[in-house]
Amino acid sequence: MLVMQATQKERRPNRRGQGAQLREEILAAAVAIIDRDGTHETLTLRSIAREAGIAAPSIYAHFTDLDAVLAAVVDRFFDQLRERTFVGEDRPADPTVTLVAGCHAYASFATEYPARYRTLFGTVLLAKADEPDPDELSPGQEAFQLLVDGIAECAGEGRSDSTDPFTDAGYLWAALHGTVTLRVATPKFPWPPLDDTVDALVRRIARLT
Amino acid sequence: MLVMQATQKERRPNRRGQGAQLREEILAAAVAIIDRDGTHETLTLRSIAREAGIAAPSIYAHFTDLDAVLAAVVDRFFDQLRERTFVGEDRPADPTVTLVAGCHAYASFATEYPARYRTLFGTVLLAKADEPDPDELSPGQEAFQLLVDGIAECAGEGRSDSTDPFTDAGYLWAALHGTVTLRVATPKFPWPPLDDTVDALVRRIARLT
DNA sequence: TGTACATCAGTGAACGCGCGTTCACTGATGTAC
DNA sequence: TGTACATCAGTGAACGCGCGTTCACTGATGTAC
Repeated sequence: MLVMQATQKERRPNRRGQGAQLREEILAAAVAIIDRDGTHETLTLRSIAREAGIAAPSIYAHFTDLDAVLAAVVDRFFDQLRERTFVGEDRPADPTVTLVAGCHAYASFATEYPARYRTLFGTVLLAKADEPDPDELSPGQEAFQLLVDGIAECAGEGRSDSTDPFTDAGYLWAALHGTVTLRVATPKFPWPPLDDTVDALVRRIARLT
Repeated sequence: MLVMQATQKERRPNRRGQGAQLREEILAAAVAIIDRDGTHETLTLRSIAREAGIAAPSIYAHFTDLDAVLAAVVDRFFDQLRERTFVGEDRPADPTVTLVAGCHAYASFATEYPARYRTLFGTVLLAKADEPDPDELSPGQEAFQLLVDGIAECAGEGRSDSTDPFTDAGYLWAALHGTVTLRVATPKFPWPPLDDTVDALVRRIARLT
């Protein structure tokens, strides 16, 4: 009979006034589990507590329940995605380069962190009853606006034949989403290189010239 | 205190020799739960038994475990998808019509039965240890071959500029997959009509002329 | 400088629940004689 | 035609498990006097 040994190094309580630090450790533990499991669906309060090296009830001092932890994790993932796809002040002169680069950045985030991407867009998380924003759009639509603006700018400079940047951006978003998720779901399929796929999709769907 | 009343109509055991009928009822119960919950992830042996009006251990006479039930359900869903997208003998003269119709059929199955589609392609189900087919391709790739052939035929008749039907079919499959899954995941987003989206994607990605 | 005490950070034990799985069983039905 | 019995289809009780959640608690640390 093998006995599981808790080789956890003994955790000391935080200093007085520093109790809020545990909140951070809880979130980091949740992220670690999501990345390791490849999904957020197996996350439990007890698994988070084990990962963080604390007792399960300690989580209640910082989050009301598992959904609250998950909501904070989702916020964090959206920040990371935003950071990836953000285009700074000194953007290239060619708007097609900016657009294509943004699509590659989006796809690379989803490919490097498939579980995080899945947490954001894999299921309808928003259906909780206490949803406070009836018409506020998802934070992911900030990234979407980058697509719309990118296509519109290309069209404005004659680099795209798009006559409806918003609609074409929707098509493109869906196509990129499908590319990164279907690759994960069907790992045996002989997919062509991701970069080639993203290039082809953005050029054809955004009708670049 | 409200007490749950089991209003189940009393189920009689099947006749002698008809025991195999329960297998069918178990599968039907599993499908009903998947459709109702919108996912297969919440499926349990006990929930199936409740839905079917039997005791949980009765399932073991027909399936070794929950994964075996799920595998049978997946087979069934693949059959349904195949039936939807199958093109009969009397196909239209115009190959672009056939190709576009196949894409619409695929998207309509996924839209009408989002949970079933999700069960097929939403997660990597194939990672079970006892996988008997090391190189056999997924049944979904039968449908994929229809895409490849469709694009190739269009290209052969000068109706498509595709120079690599296999690769373009991969792009198109991913784009269709993304369209149907992202719509479900972001129900608040103002998506354009599904038919328009499918039309635009197949025409642009398969480079129809 | 010493000491009593409030407060903070976190724990251990316990609960009820639904789960998968096992086991011995029950009751109806067909069959041999 | 009757009856003993094998077999089939399915059940009820029980188990150990991990879960969320509650509760009273502990032990260290800072502060008032």
